[in-house]
Order: sequence, then structure tokens, then C-alpha cells
Amino acid sequence: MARPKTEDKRKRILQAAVKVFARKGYFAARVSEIAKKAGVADGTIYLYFKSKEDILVRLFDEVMAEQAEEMGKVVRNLPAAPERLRAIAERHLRALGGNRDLAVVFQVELRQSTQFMARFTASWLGDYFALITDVIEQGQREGVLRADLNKKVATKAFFGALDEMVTSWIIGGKGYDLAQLAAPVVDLFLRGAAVSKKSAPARPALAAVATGRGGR
Amino acid sequence: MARPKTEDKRKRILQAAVKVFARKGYFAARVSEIAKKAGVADGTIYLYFKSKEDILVRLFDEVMAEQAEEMGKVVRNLPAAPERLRAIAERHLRALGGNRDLAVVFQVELRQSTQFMARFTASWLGDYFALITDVIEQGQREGVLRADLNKKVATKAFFGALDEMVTSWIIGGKGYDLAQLAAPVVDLFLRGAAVSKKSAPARPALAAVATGRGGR
Amino acid sequence: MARPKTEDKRKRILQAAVKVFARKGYFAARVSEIAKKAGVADGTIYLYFKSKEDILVRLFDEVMAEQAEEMGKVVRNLPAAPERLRAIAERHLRALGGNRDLAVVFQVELRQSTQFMARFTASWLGDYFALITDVIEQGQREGVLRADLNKKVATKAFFGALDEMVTSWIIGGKGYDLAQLAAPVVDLFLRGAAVSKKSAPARPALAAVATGRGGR
Amino acid sequence: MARPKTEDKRKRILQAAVKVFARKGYFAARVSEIAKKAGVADGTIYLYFKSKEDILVRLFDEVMAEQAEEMGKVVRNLPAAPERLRAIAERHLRALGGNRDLAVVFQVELRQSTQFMARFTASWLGDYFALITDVIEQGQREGVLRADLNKKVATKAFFGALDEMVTSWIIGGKGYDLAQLAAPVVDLFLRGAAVSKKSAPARPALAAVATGRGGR
DNA sequence: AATGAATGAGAGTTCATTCAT
DNA sequence: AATGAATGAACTCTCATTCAT
Repeated sequence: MARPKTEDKRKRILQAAVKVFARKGYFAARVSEIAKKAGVADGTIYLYFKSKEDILVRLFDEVMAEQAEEMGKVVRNLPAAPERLRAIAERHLRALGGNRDLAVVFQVELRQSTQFMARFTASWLGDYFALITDVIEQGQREGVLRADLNKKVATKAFFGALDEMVTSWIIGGKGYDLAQLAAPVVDLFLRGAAVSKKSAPARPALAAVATGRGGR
Repeated sequence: MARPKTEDKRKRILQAAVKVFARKGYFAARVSEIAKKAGVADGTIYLYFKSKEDILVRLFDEVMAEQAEEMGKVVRNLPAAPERLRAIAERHLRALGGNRDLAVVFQVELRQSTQFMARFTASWLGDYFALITDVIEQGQREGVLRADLNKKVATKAFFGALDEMVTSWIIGGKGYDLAQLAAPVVDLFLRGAAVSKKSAPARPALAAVATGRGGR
Repeated sequence: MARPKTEDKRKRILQAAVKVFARKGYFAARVSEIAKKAGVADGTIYLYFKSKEDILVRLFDEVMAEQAEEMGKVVRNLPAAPERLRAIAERHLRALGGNRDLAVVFQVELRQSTQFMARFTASWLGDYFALITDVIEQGQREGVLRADLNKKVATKAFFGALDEMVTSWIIGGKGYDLAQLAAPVVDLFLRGAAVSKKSAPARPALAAVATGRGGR
Repeated sequence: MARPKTEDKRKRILQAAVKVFARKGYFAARVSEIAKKAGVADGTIYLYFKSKEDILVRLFDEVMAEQAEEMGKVVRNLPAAPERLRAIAERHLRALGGNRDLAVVFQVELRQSTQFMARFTASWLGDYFALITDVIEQGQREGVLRADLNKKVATKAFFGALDEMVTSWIIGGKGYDLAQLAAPVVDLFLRGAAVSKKSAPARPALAAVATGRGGR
């Protein structure tokens, strides 16, 4: 029964870290404050993590591992590329929209330095990008996505759009439901902003859906 | 001509700061290193800037003021919304793609903290977003952009896509020409990733899938 | 007995500070030198004191608290005003004459600024003045001290005389016994410097006491 | 006509220094602030003074030279020791009571360090003490002052009493006339605080003088 | 004589990390 | 495993002084 208590402590430290990093920023965050919030002694943190930076790294890794697994499941359960993209967007926005502190850490604190970013890109973010690229590729093979699309550009544009939704949501602090933006974002990604040259007066039905909210 | 030497010194400090911030990151950057690289004494920096943070802030403000002005000119000289978006994208990518160090500072260092970000958003970034939103609105009025588009979401998606191009370019370190991505990004933004349903009889089945509902 | 080591460390820092302040002066004193002399790390000082200034303030407060208590006891155990004044003078001179470094800190370093002085006056020095004034008042009521005396002026003159004995002793550096000056100072304060017009050939006994040494 | 302007500048610097030292304290005083208040450039100060400390030293020396001369005159013009002491006290208190800023510098700033104090004592203060001692000695020879008095102790007590009047006046900040304390202080010094045992009815005339006012 | 931009040495303080208990 | 007192390296900024003009 030693493990559960131990695991509990580790988790408490991680949760405390999310809060402190989010409120103060990684550099201004004090290890002693994380310890205090986690209800452990300063030194105890070093029984579970190598260093302050290690806390941030593990945080990212663990959240990402969880997300990656679920993301994989979700995608596998859907057949067509558009639905898959929609599901990805929704998960992405729901995961971060559900925990503002975590979102702050992911959007802001994890981007402290080129080295940090390069490292994360190399590990999890690379996988995420690969997942999106795969779906796009599949869409192209199946003929639902334009074959003349540059896959990499499309992948980055897709991710960049989602990423910006999250960042704006954090900064805006308006508290709207982030996940609701999944639909309009994916719709825009698929159909584009321009009026389809041959399409008639546009579909009023869809318009109603796509409009709606979407705070800044 | 009263202080060419003085202005020169100020500029040298700013340029040195870009380099040092880019290589070390804002926090790890040492004021003394900036001074050394600028060829001035440590104390001299404080004749031109209030603090280390002030250097970063001025850097951002001055680059942004310059960009904002040129961005305004560029947009005013073009009539249609699509061309304007293309011009914005090109300027955006060219401005950052032309100076990797500056790009690093803008993509990474300036996003150190929510406070920093909120502050920059409030000043220049807000104007930039407004400019994009205006162009989109105009396009909607003129009937070239879909009227059922959520302007804010579209603005963020547009910016987010560009932003991610820059970030990926920095991290990739591959050294390709960033500005070349302007065309595909804008094309994707305008036409979308999906195959246009009516342009060619297309595959009805798949088209139905791509249309689908508006999501959630 | 929970923290003999801790208390010991605090005391060692205070003692080291007295020495360093006395030799170098408050401003020129280096925190690192105090730490070294106390046998602790620089940072350790900040576990016990808020700042360099705080060391000085605590030093004063703690010495004064101790002195004030003993001074009160001494005075309460003596009935007549003259004896009480004599006891005060003796304690005052003995307290500072027993530790030259401490005396330097009290006579010189603590008077660095009007703010410092005002602050100390407001706290302990005010109490000390009040004690002296009380004794003088009592003497007047009892008819041993002249009723036409301005109490406040007398209080300041009494304190000023003692204070100057200490200062001169410090600067002179001759190393005589400061406490021996208590008798002549109080004698002068009580009887005055002038020849008592009606008093006969003067009292040889007291003269012997008042003369003695007391070099500057 | 070069000299007057130059002398004027030197004087302006000295006057500015008195104000700044008094308000900020010697250490916190900024040379640039003195320059600004004197209406000269920072560098100009170094044409007239060797260093910041030199300003303080000159300040003291010049004021003291002036005072010493006048003090000498005053004393020479009076025959008896008691009158001379009264004149000294009055000059002392009037000189400092007439210029609070100067008084602050003399009472507080000049006592920054044992070295400072020792130095000043060695030069002017030593002369001042010698003057007082001489007068006391003379009084003893003439039989107006007690022969059994320790001259040095009496000198210090006399000076200390005056010194404390000034310090209290500065700290109190009440703004009463400092010079008015000369009479009661000297009266106390000469006649003492105790009721003269044999002079029963006491001298009403002197009593009236000794009472009077006398700020806090 | 006067200027004031430039210099650069210098120190208080913080805080991640360690380690004796 | 847990503690938390102790460590000490590290860094921004200030300001007396200089010197080219």
C-alpha cells in the first residue's frame, strides 16, 4: 500500500505545479510554493522530480500521453477524414477548454524557449502533427480533400487555427465554451472562407450553425 | 543630426538584444552579454532602457509600429479582400522570415507569460486582429467571402495558421523561404481543404459526407 | 530546547554584525562579511533577518529591551532621585563601556539618518527620556531638585552629557573605564559647575570622586 | 570677474549639498541631485571638489572656520567665565537653530562613521573643546567655578548638553527657537539641578530666568 | 571652465537544490 | 520516505567619477 500514497503525492505535486505555473509563469514560480500547495516539504519534490524543469516536462508528457491515447481511439472509431478532423478539433479544444490552468501551461509556459519547444515538438507534438497529416492524406486518397493541397501546410494551418482559438480564449478570459469552436473551425478549414463560385445563394441552414457565438 | 551616435547606440543595443534573447531566451539572457555584444558598458544600457524587460517591450513596440504602418499601406493599395489577405500573409511571413532571431523573439520570447501576452494583445496584436477582421467583413459585404462565416473565428484561424507557419519554420530550422507559404496558406483559407462539391460532378457520396452537418 | 542551534546561529549573526558594523560602518559593511564572521552562508542571514537594515534594527531593539528592563529594576530599587540618577548614569555608561563595538554601533551607526533616529527616538529612546524625566519630577516633588528647573531641558542635558561621555570615549580610544565617569557627571548635574556662593570651602570627599581621571 | 562667478558656483554647490544631504542623508544623496539643485552639470562638481566626501568635509571645515572665528571674538569680548559660557551656548544654538538643514548635516550626517568623527574631532571639534576647557579653567582660577571639577568631564558635559538640545530639536521638528535654550542649559550647568543645601530662600531673580520657556 | 554621456565595479538578495536528521 | 534548514552561486541595476568635446 506504499505506492498509492506515493502516487498520490506525485499527482498532488503535479496538480499544484499546474496551478502555480499557470498563475506565476514557469520562471516566477517558486518550487517552495508548489510544495506548499501540494502539502509536502520542499525537499520531497526532489524525491519525485529531478528538478523544477523536470516537473514541467513530466507534466507535459503525462497529459500528452493520455491525450494521445484517447485521440488515437477517437480517430480509429471514425471512418471518414472530415469526421476525424472534427473529432480531433473537438478533443483538442475540450481538453484544454476544460482546465484553464492546464491550458495556460500548455499555451504559454511550455513555450518558454526554443529548446523546450523543439524538444516537445520532437516528442509528442510531432506525433500529433503526424496524426493530422495522416488523416489529411487519407482524405486526399479518398478524394474528399483536394489533392493539390500541401499536406504539411494544411496540417500546420489546422493545428495553428486550433492553437490560436485556445490562446485567444485564455487571454480573453471571457469564459465561453471553447469546444463549441470546433465546428466552425473545421467547417472553415474544409470549405474555406470564400464563396464557392458555382454554389447558389448559400445554405441558410448551415449559416445559422456556423455563425452563432465564438468569443474573441 | 544632433545625436546620430546616440541613436546608433540605442539601435545597436536593440539589435544585440534580439540576438541574445533569441539564443538564450529572455530569462537566461544576461544584460551584460547584450552590452558586450552591443559594444557598450553595462550601465549604458540603462541610459536607453529602463530595465531588461523594457528592452523587450521597446523591441516589440518598435517593430510592430513599423510593421503596422506598412501593413496599413499595403492593404490600402489593394482593392479586393482576397488580395488583401494575400498581401497581409506575405508581409507577415516575410517580416519574420527575413530575420530568424527576430522571429524567435516574437514567436517564443514574447510569450513568456500571460501578462506579457495580454499586454501585447491589448496594444498591437489587437490592432492587427482588427485589421484582418475588417478585411474579412469587407469581403463578406462584397460577396466574395461567405456571409455565414464567424468573423472572429475566421480572423483567429487566419492568424493562427500564419503564426504556426512561423513557429514551425523556426523550430524546423530547415531554412526554406517562409514567405513562399503565403500563397498556399491563403489559398487554403479561401478555398478550404475539401473538394468543392459542384465544381465537377464529383463523387456524390463523399460530397455528402464532407458536407454533413455543421458539427456539434 | 527545541532550537538551541537555531538561536545560537541568530545570536552569532548578531554578534558578527556588531563587530562588522563597528569596524566598517553600516553602509560599508558587507553582508557577506557578516556571514563569514558568523560562520554561516550568506543566504542563511536572510532566514533570520529580513534585510541588512533589519539586522541593525533588531540589534538595537534587543539590546534596548534588555537594558530597559534592567534600568527599570535598578530605579525601582532605589528611593531617592539623586541615587536613581546616579544608578541610571552608571548603568548607561557601564552598558556601553563594556563593549566598545556595541558602543560604536549605538553612538555612530544608529545615527545614520534622521529617519533612523526619529524611529528609535519614537520607540525606546522616548521611554528612556520619560524615565529620566519622571525621576527629575519626583526629585522636584520631594524638594531635592530645584522646582524652577525645566524638566525637559534637564532631561536632555542629563542624557546629552552621558551620551557625549560615551562618544568621546569611543573616539579617544584611550581605553579608560567609562563607568567611572558616572559619579562626576551626576555630581556636576546635581551641584553645578559654579561655586555655591554660600557653601563653605567645599566638600573634600566629593571632590576626590569628581576629580580622578576621565580623560578624553 | 572670473572669480566671483566661480566662487558663486562653488557656494551654490555647497548650499545645494546641505539641502540634499539633510533631506536624503549622505549616502543616499546623489551627486547628480546636488548638481541639479546647484544648476550645474554633474562633471562641474568635480572641478570644485575632489569627491562626494570632499563636499562634506569642506562644508564642515568652512562652517566651522567661520564659527570658530566668531566664537573667538565673542569670547574675547567678555570678561567672566559664566558670561563666556553663556555666549558660547547661545552662538552654538543660534548657529544651528538658524538653519535646520545645516543642523541636520552637523548632527546626523557628519557622524556617519568613526573615522569621520575622529577626523573632525581632531581638527575643529578639538579646538572647540579646548576653547570650552580654557574658559572653565579660567573660571576655576578666578574662583567662580568649582576647583574640584574635572575639566574634561565638565567640557564634555557642557558640549553634550548643547549637542542634545540640537539633536532633539531636529528630531522633534516642533520649530521652537533653539537659541532660547541657551539660558536654561547654562544655568543648569552652573548651578546644578539640586537644591542648594544652604541657600534656603533661593534667588528669585535667577529662578525666573531659569524657568521661562524652553521647548521640548 | 563647463558639459553630460559613458563607464564599470560592486553588493544585496533570491531560490533551486542538497543532506543531516 | 520525508523534512526543511542551510547553502552559495548568480545577476540586475546604481551611481560616483571620468573625459572627449
